[in-house]
Amino acid sequence: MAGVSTATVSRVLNEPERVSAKTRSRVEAAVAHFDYTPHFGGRALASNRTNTVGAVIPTMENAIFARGLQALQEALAEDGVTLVVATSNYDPEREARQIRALLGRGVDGLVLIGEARDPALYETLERRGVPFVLVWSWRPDCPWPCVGFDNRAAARAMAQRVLDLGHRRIAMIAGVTRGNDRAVARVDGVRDALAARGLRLDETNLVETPYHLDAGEHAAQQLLSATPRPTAIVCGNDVLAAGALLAIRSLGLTAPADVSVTGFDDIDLAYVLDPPLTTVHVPHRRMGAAAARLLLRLRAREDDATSVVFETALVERSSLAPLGK
Amino acid sequence: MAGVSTATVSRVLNEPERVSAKTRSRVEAAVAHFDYTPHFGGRALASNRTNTVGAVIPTMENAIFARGLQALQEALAEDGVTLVVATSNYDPEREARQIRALLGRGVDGLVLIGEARDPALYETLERRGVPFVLVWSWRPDCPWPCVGFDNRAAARAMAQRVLDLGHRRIAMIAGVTRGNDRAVARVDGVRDALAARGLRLDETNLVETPYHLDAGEHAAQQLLSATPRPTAIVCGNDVLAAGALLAIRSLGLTAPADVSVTGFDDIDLAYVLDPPLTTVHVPHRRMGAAAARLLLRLRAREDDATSVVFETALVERSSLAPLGK
DNA sequence: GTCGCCAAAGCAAGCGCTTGATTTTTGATG
DNA sequence: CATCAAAAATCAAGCGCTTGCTTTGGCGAC
Repeated sequence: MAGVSTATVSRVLNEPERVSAKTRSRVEAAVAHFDYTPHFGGRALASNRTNTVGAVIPTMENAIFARGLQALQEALAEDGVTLVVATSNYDPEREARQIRALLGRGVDGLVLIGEARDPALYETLERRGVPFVLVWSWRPDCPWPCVGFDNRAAARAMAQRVLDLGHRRIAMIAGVTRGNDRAVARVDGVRDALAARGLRLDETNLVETPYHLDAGEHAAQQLLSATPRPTAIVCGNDVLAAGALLAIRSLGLTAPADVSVTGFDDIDLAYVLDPPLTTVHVPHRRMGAAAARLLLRLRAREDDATSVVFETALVERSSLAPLGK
Repeated sequence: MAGVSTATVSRVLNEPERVSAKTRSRVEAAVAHFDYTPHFGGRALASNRTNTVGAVIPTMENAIFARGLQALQEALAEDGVTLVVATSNYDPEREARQIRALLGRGVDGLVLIGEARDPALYETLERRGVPFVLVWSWRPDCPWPCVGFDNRAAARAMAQRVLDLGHRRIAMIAGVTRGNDRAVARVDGVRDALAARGLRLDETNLVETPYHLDAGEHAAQQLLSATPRPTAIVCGNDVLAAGALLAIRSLGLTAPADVSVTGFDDIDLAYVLDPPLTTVHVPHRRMGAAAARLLLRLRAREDDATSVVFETALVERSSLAPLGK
């Protein structure tokens, strides 16, 4: 319609600077006039790129992933890259299937949560040359590009603080550790701190449970039925902590007077609870954005593409109080 | 590698029943052996289908959309359809851009939130023959296929209940109404109920604000600074209500003794707040799943594809109390 | 006025798959 | 054992775009 070849149209769309201003504007006018949109399949086939990256997260129902994804998506969109999201529901097998499904859709980049997964999957990824970045986890010497924070150190610091306030009967509600290195690291961190004082976590004061409100509530009920009762409950995330608060309330107890509670993540929820949660602040949005930048670099085969680690901060609100106060 | 033509391989992958068992298993073995994955672009080009549907939601950070999407995605996945999500951040222009971007990606179906949008967009959709469904909204005689509930009636019922409990000085914190028919409907519903008692909402007792915690807090502070103070604050959603509770607490007041508060949506948050929120329960997950089913029907050009409306329920917890109690 | 050069446009060969038309194979039947 | 219809497999023509190479044409230098 613009009186030029398809090759020229293609160039107007992809490398406008290679086309003279006159032709370009003619083509652009025609594009606008006919509301032309390039066929996605045709593009993908000819160029062997989809400008799509995939992400597999455990669930969208956890605010931390929702926020992270939002930021990830916004940062990718700036480079014209679309994000496709799949969920694993914390199931490693399902995660593997979702990853393969995304590869089948021709994503040219992948964002994955955490590091724990079948080595065969990593091999597949490398073999296909699909760049990927791991988010939310970070540890010294992680062999893959990752954007995260040291879950273990953060949990250790939290437990340390609980100990410093005089607590000795400390219990923990952890997330399910299978296939979840963050949950594992958080337990390990708490163990580190306790061990330094000669304390330990065993089946009487550690329960592992899905990251749900009611699961947290049940777990807390169980822990609080022990005699003597723990004086502090350290939780694997804020949602579990909210559940614990519910349990405390329903048992006629008060936090933090009777039992202190701590969370992890610092989502909005932590702030509106009563008492507001003492928790570990994690910069979810910034991590999402950083993951996007790293992945784009990797995709462009830039050589300064290296892992980034974020700092976390202990934010003290009132759900944690000194023992006996 | 299996000694057959590509046509046969294609059939094994797409219509296995048309291939003899012997050949089929030979092909499947080769596929497994070489870890073959069909090229997405090639498929999309030749078949002119992508098995992808798009959704444009305001934000993933609101739990209602997160839950709805999760259900939507799971239901689509059962039919081998992938979901691509984009966000508009409650901005109509941005929503339009995102819709066009998704069309450009060749989605063969679209899920949109609410009904309020430029007619030109609906035209584009119809012209391209891309099936779509509107979620979260429903009203009698909506011309498009939708899966939702009657926001106005639900809000009316809530306000009715507040009135029945004796409240007369009622204020409302609404979401931003521009381009958001749900927010509009909720305000209208409250207005309906008030009008029946000769009351009205004006600039002194209605504030419109983004759906954020701190926005809700500020709005409540403003409303509570009026003399005489409202005795009940009806909120456009649970997050705003949580903010209102925060404001009440920070002013040294108590809910519901001094001020009653109501929410809308019934997300987990409503239940963990203190006092727990009286709110409108909306079946977000079921809506998401229903939207998926409707869209799949539309896509298959089945004729029984019709809108579905859900019932909401007023769930009474303790943030709303009779006046003077 | 001619030549040569370079930027701009066009040519044409695929990219990997699907699918209607066509050929080959199979197996039941007389 | 020949015949023939049905079933199974193949053939081959695209789907709409990108891109390396070629052609065209405009312009300055001689």
